[in-house]
Amino acid sequence: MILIDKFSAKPIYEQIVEEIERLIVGGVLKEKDQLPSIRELSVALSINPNTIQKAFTELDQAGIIFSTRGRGCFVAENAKEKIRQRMTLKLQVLTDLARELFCSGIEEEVLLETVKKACDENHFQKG
Amino acid sequence: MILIDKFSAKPIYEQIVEEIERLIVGGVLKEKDQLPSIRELSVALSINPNTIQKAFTELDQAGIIFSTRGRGCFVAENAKEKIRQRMTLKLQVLTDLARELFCSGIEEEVLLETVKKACDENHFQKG
Amino acid sequence: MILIDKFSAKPIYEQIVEEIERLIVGGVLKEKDQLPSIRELSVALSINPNTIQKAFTELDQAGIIFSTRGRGCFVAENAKEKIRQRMTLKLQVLTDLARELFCSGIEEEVLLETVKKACDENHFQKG
Amino acid sequence: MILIDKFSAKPIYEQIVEEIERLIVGGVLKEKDQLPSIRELSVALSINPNTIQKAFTELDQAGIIFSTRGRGCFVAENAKEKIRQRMTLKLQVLTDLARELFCSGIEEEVLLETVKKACDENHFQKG
DNA sequence: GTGGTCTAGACCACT
DNA sequence: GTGGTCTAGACCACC
Repeated sequence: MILIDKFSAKPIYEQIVEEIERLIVGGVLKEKDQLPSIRELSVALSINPNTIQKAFTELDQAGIIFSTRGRGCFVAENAKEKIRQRMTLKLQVLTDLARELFCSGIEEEVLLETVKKACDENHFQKG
Repeated sequence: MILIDKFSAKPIYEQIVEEIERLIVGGVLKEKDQLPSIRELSVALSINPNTIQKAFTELDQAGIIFSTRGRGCFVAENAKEKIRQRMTLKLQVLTDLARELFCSGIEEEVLLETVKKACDENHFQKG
Repeated sequence: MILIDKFSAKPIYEQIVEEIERLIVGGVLKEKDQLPSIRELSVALSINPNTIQKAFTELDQAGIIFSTRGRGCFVAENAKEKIRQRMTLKLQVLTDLARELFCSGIEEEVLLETVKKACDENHFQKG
Repeated sequence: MILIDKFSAKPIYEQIVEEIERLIVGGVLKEKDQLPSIRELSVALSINPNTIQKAFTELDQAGIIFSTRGRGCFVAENAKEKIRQRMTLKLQVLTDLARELFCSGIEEEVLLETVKKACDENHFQKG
C-alpha cells in the first residue's frame, strides 16, 4: 500500500508522511483506524524503524494521527481536515514556483496547461 | 542589482543563479556582457566567494555563461535559450507539486487560480 | 463505575489507579470493601489483565489496597489518608508546571484563574 | 547558560527546548540572533548531536527558530509570541492536573497557594 | 565549519 | 508485542 523510492531526492520520512496522508485522504485509512506498527512497516519497507518513527512523529505533531505507547498509532479524528490545512500551506510553494517560472519566460498558458495535465492524470484517484 | 535573502530557505548559490538568469532574461545582461567578478560580488553581497563560485560554475555548466581564466565571466551566446531549457526541466517540479496537492484534496480550480494569480502579480516584470 | 479512555495519552494502568482512588475518596468503596477481581475488570473493561494487575500492584504498594492470595483485593484501613499523601506528592508536579508556565510569560493571575475554574467545574463532585 | 538534568524524567530534548524558550523569553536570545551550533552544544553539554537536532527541529517546526543548512540556526521573528501560544496550550495540562488533585480531596485553597508560591519564587526572573 | 537524513542498536515504559 | 528516547557513527548539501 505504501510505496517508497529510496533514491528519490525527497527524504524517505517525508515520502512516508505523504503516503499515509494519501491513504487517509483516499479513505483507505479512516478515523481511529490503527496504523501498521512501526516495526511492521520497518520490515515491510526495509527501512530503519527510526525513519518510520520520524514520519509518525511528524504526523502526530500535526494532529493527523495520535500515538500511544504500548497500544499503537491511530488516525486522529479530524485527520482529513488537518491534512487539507497543511496542503493549503503548500499552496505558497506553488505560488513561489509559478512566479519564478513565469518571471523566467515560461508563458502563463504553459504553466496552466502543465497544472491541468497533472490533475487530469490523477483524476480517477479523487472520485 | 542582485538581491539575496540570507534567511531564505533557498540556498544562497541557487538564489544567485536565479538572480543572474533573471537579469539575462530581463535584458539587463546581454550576450557577451561581462559579469561582475567573483571577488566583487563577494564583497558587495558579503557572501563567501566559494558560494559565488558555485553559482558561476553551475551557470557555466549549463552553458548560460562562460568563464575564461584571468579575464572573467561572460554571458554566453544562446543564454536566453539555455535558460528557457532549464526552466522546462523545472516544469516537472511543478507537475509533481500540482499532482501532490490535487491528490490531497485541493481542487483543480484552486490550483489554476493560484498559478494565475502568481503570474498576474508579476506581469509587469515580463513585458 | 470505572471509566477508561483507551485513546487518552495517560497510561491505562494510571487511569485505573485514579479511578479506584476516586471511588474510595468519593465513598463508593469503603474500608475493607472488596474490589472487583482482576479477571472481572479485565473482561468488563476489555483490558489486558496485566494492565489491571499493574494498577493493583501500585495501589497495594501505596498501602491503599491490600491483596490476599486467593481471596482478592480489599480497600485498606487508612486508604483515604494514603491517597491524600500521594496527592501531596503530586503537588510538586503542579509546582513545576506552574513555574514553567510563569517563567514563560503567563501571568500569575491567569494561572490562578485556570486552577480556580478547574476546581469550580468539579465542585459538585466533591461534596 | 543551558542547564540539563540527564537523570530527570523529562526527556533531554524537551529540556533543551524549554531552556532555549526560556532564554528567548528572558531576552538573552533576541530575534534573528544565531543560536550556538548543534555540534557546539553537543560538546558543551556532552549530549549526542542527534538529541540536540531533535530539539532544534521541534523549535523550527513550531516557528520559534529557523534553521538553514550551512549557515546555522536563528531565532525567528515572532518567537516570543509563538512561545506564548505554545504555553497557552499547556494551560490545558494545568487544568487537568488541578482538576484531578481537587477531585482527590486537595482543597482549592491549597492548590491556589501552591501555584502562587511557585510564581513568587521565580518572580525576579520575569521583570 | 553548518544543518539534515539515515542506519544500527540499546534501553525504557506501556499493553 | 507497542511506541519513545538516546547514542554512535556515516554521509550529504551548503557556506
